[in-house]
Amino acid sequence: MAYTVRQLARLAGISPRTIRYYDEIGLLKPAQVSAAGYRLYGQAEVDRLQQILFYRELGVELKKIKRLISAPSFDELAALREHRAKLLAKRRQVDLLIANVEKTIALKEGKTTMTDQEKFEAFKQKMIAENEDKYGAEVRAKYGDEAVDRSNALLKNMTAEQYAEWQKLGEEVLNTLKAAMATGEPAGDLAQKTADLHRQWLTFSWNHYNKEAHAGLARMYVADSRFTAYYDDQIQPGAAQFLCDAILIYTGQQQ
Amino acid sequence: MAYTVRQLARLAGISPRTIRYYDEIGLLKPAQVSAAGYRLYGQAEVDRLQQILFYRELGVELKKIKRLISAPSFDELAALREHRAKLLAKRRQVDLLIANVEKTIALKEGKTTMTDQEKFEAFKQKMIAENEDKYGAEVRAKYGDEAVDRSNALLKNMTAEQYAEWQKLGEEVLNTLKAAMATGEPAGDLAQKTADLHRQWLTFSWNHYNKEAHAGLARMYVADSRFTAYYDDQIQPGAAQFLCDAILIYTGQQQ
DNA sequence: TATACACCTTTACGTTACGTTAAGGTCAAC
DNA sequence: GTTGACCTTAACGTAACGTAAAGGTGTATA
Repeated sequence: MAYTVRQLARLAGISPRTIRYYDEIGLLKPAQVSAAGYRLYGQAEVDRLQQILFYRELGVELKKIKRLISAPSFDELAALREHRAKLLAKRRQVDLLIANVEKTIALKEGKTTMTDQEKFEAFKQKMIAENEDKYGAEVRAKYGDEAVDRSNALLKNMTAEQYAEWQKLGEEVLNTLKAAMATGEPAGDLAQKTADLHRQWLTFSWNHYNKEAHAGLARMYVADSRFTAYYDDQIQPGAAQFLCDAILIYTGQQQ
Repeated sequence: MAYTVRQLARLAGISPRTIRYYDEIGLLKPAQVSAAGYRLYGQAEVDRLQQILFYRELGVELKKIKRLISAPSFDELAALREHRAKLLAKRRQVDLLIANVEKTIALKEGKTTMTDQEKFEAFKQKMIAENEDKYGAEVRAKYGDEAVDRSNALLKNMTAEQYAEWQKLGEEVLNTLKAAMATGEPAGDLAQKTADLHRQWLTFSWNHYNKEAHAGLARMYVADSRFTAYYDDQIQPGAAQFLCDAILIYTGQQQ
């Protein structure tokens, strides 16, 4: 069946305006245009729209969606499998929120206590390093207990002031890393300052710091795609690698 | 602990700009302002922000959030319980999407077939009436099998053209209902046309229509809060009641 | 004591993904 | 042959911020 704008919109549960907008930005072009100028969509467009909506559901910007699915290397099946993984992650996130709201209910009923930091924990999609209660076992098995002995207890045992300081340090690491990357020199002052800030940041959650473990974590940043994705996304592609290099130099552990 | 803008932002995992914006629109005002003009937030504001983020997570507009939590009748505990219910619904929605992506994967692997309407089914947050595969048992127990014998099979057995026609009718019901409500007369021409369109729409999924069942469904629209919420939200408050009245007159079943 | 430097402020314009008229052409149906 | 539901482009409006710009604040350090 060939769909007009409104028919396609109804099929997908979106507005006609959205369909036209997607044409305007070149995200979804009609299969053909009738003599009267009517947009007409076919099977390929229906499937493409479904892909688009999966990406949109997962919060991807339209510009990025366009880049992704227009790439000649775009693999529909692989994309669907990634959607699946992302949706599973999203469900875990919703589960966290449910746990959080339940704990907050208990708090309001006077049945428990909650620190300020706990109240917002589930809203943040955190870096894996701060999520070890969920990934801990996995990471532990891979990299040993040494580097992963911090956990949820951290949130409960830190005072609000300590937590604020910790968060601030985390932000500074990112800011300094960004500036350092602009220089392009992992051995430069800024990059070494980044590594030092990173050490200070770690010290909050590690009960004993040593250079070997620090360097080990740095290597993990490039080895584990979830870490890499986090830094590359927050800063720019290559950020995880750059940080790793800087830390290896800082700890004198580069071979 | 008293938080500055940036500290509160870090605590909640949002940007300082967002905090200031919430002040600007009167959604979250600081507990006090220092001599130098610095915003300072206390415990009550932290808790209010948590509530705000729960609503935001569920897609509620900031303007509406403000109305809700600023109302003198606002019950924090009741709101939290509603968040819980909505989050559970959201998880069901994500589950639907996961099922959909898995079926689509199977489709691309040539292991199954899928109609166009099935491809987008999970993206729509539908009215309960179209969701009977999930609520069916419940509604069935409450209102009998008579009115609820349509199901998922409908999507698979309708041709794309039939489905398009059905969707169109559904839209027309809403449009006509909107216009009819402006007249305020459930017995008027427009309202009766709405009831007739509603009958046609039903006929697509009911294998045998009769006035009694139609009137019964109309009564359910005001009895079941999920139906009421759907129509009241799509049109305006009172829409479900108005539609019910019109249908009762149309079917001659009003007492 | 000066000077970094990270913070704070307001003002104001930019952005994304559409919603919403407005003004006019198209097409199947009664 | 005229509704009435559709289609078109154009253009302005909106929500929820992001992003400088220009200037004041607070404190740690050289």
